[in-house]
Amino acid sequence: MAYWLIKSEPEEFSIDDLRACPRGTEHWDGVRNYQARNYMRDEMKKGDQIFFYHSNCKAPGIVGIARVAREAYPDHTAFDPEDPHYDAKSDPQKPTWCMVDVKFVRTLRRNITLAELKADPALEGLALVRKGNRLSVMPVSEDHWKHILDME
DNA sequence: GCCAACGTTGGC
DNA sequence: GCCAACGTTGGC
Repeated sequence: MAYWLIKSEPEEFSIDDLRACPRGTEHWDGVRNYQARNYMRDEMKKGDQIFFYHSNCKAPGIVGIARVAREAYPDHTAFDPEDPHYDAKSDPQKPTWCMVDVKFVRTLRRNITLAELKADPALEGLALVRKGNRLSVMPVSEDHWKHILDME
């Protein structure tokens, strides 16, 4: 089993929004970064666990846990000119972008903030705290996963 | 709102 | 294939 972290702006789609979805499940569309796509397409497996991270907000941090409910399939929002993530270059016959389904597992008892994650020497190397990191989908090692749960 | 860091685009 | 310009991300 692999572990992941996905970012979302709570103003756009929060952990509570995910919980409120039917069966707590939603497709993770709109990823338009190749490295993030490759993680989803090539490595995310059903059942993998995911930290749900709130970005671009007052207290950025890890707020919940989800898991992969469906492995990668084409992101249809790339074909919709009305969609903010429309990509004219993505051919429906050979889609550029994909998405997975994620399912709500639980909220953390508290927000484990980015400031805390950065301050903890045990989390050195965690992709999230690397300088200039802008990936919206990234792997988390098992050691880091367990350590973060201990912090909770 | 500012701006550093980064990815993408496109001219050459 | 280089690299400057530009757009986006996201913390602060």
